[in-house]
Amino acid sequence: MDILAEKKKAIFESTLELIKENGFHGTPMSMVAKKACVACGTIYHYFDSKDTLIAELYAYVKKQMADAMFEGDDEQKEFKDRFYHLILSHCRFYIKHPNTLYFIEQYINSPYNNREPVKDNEQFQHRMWDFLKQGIDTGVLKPMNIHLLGILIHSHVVTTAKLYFSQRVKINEEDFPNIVQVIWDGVKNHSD
Amino acid sequence: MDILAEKKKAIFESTLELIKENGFHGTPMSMVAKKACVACGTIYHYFDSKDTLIAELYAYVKKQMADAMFEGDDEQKEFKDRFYHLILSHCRFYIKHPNTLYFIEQYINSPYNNREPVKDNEQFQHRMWDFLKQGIDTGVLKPMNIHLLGILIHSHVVTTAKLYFSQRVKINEEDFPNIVQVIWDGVKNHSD
Amino acid sequence: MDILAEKKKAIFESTLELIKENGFHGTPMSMVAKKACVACGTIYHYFDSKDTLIAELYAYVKKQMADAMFEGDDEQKEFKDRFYHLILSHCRFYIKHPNTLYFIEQYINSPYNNREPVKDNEQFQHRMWDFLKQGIDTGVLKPMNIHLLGILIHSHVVTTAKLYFSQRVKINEEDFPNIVQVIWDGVKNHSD
Amino acid sequence: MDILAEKKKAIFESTLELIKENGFHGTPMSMVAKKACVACGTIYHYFDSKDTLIAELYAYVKKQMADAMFEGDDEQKEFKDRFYHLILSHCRFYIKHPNTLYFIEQYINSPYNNREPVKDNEQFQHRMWDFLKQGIDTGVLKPMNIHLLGILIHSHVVTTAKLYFSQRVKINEEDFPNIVQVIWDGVKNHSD
DNA sequence: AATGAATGAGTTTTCATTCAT
DNA sequence: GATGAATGAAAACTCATTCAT
Repeated sequence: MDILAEKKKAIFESTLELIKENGFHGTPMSMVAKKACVACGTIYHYFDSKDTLIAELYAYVKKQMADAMFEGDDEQKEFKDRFYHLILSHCRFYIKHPNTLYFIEQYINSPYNNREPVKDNEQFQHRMWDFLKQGIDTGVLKPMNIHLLGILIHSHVVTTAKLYFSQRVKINEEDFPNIVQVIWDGVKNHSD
Repeated sequence: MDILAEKKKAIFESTLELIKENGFHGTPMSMVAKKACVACGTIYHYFDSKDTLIAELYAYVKKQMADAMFEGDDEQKEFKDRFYHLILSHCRFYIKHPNTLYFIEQYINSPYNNREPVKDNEQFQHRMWDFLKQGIDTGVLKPMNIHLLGILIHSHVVTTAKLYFSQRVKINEEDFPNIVQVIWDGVKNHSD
Repeated sequence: MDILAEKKKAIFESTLELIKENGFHGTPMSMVAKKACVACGTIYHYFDSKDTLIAELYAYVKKQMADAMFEGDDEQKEFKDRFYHLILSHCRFYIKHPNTLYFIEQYINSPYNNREPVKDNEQFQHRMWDFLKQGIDTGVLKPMNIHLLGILIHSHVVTTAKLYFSQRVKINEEDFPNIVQVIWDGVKNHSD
Repeated sequence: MDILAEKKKAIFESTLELIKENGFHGTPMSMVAKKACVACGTIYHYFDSKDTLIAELYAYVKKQMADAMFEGDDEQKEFKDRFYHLILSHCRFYIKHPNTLYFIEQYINSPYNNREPVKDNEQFQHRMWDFLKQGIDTGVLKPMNIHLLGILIHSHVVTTAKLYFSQRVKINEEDFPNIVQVIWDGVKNHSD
């Protein structure tokens, strides 16, 4: 799985880009084939069906995201610093990979999402949950369900990244810390 | 526009429900027709195309949402109370209308979104922006771009409503105030 | 039949124009209705079906053409002069009524033509046949089947009129006598 | 272009025959597919749309016609003999290929004709024009615009071929020379 | 007589998938 | 493994015709 066949990777990347542009249903397999410079039938050597391709692509980008997110995380640092670092890394990942951002958003909100849960690569999430749990246990974060917390934070990140690309509200990377402060103030425990 | 032809309304409601279940492309016009108890061709009497139907449906639900949101808002009350009331109304609207929730989420993240902007009913947004501006001017909220603020808040609401229906994290209406507190603490001005 | 109801005439004229522009199948009944400023159903008061409308329209224009053609014909004149007069009248009729020209040409070459022969208004043709027979009997025209002769002559007229409207070969009314001379030289008896 | 894929040719021939029988709009793609023994989608492998299919079919038959017409033409022969030979070849081509005859006639008189001019294969026409020019230059033909002359002659041929198949006027191949004489007498220069 | 909303069979076209090469 | 022509079910959309008003 680590060393993907060149072809397979080409198919993934083509699909990612085309879906961002045209959506799932504006992206026929023939178009993927052409962009990936393979034959139609070749895609079916690697993937059972279009659904499978998309589900596997989801896992593929999820893994990439996880790898990027915790890079540079330093467990020695203060919690707040680590929090800011993680959030900003996450934002920057989406900004570097808009295809991934839009693909994931479409995927999550489509009926694909509930078809076959594809054994979500939970490693990434577990690491996040551990981090959040530590924040709660040490009294830095509000005492809440960590899954709920994780999702609220992620939603904040996605919204920020989407705004970065939107035409209506123009923000840039310098605005990020202020935006992160919103979620930080939101989740931190103010009682102390 | 207020008194929609019965047929048109039936088409809207059928589409809304079917799209929630099956997505845009899992919802052929023939299926909409059957559910709305009209002939295929009748839909095309009211809408030029499937795209048009969906775009108009978006405007239709947006308006319903706007109407519901500010109901019961009391300008005499304290800002924080009004904030909580608005957020909770918004959450409850989505919870009462899951079809609308999922439709909007799919729509926003689909290529439909950027096709024909359909003169977004901005009235609702303007009222929200005025409210937020007042919060900033009186020093209650962080001094930020109100559009950005509005979107962050809305994203928080949507995430909450989606969690309500999710299988993975089980929350219920009693948890809402805590969740609202996260966004309130996030946007409020802590400098005082 | 002589005094057509206004509505019926409006339907005829609208159909004629639309078919010239868009052809039979680019001209839906709804379009005819709109252009004639009547309701869809109204057309069906006057005509059983689209096929009937078109067949009756064909008879309608055929009659108009016959009426125009022999106008000004003077039986006292010499045969050649009458021939030139008839041909030129015919050409000018088509040039004044291009909608009719193109409608007839489409009709004749379409499968409509052989469906229900609509008791072709043969009066016009009989008068022509009589004229040609007289030409043959007096030795002015080649001794040929008069039906054949009639059709060859008519085809020449139609071709001339179509050329008048074509972009590729630009002719105008001054060229007509020369063109008529071609058919005259063709059908006249050179043996004398 | 010379060696057409078998499938493509089958589609062409099926379309030609069906359109003769039923006209453009009485000939759905599914019917073409069935007659050509291919799947519906296969047609769209070779042609972008029904319009394209028909436009390309027009070019296809035009080329066949051109190839047939000048076969056996002997430049050493006298002009009149060559003229008769060319006209008779043309007539016989249409009589051998009635599908082509009726298809062309429908095409020319339909709105298809003016859509996309499909780079008319003008080679055939140029050869004809050269021939006519020579006739004029040597004083055999009337001094007229050669394009006009060409069209008048072609119209005469088409009319003759259509009569051959008509029920109303019964002619056969023996009548052809007499009919050709009409157009020959029409176009020849009688001044000498 | 006139209307025009409603019908639904029929049309063009698309596209995930297969399979002979 | 790789190809891409071929498949055909299913989709969006059209339009002649009807019928309640």
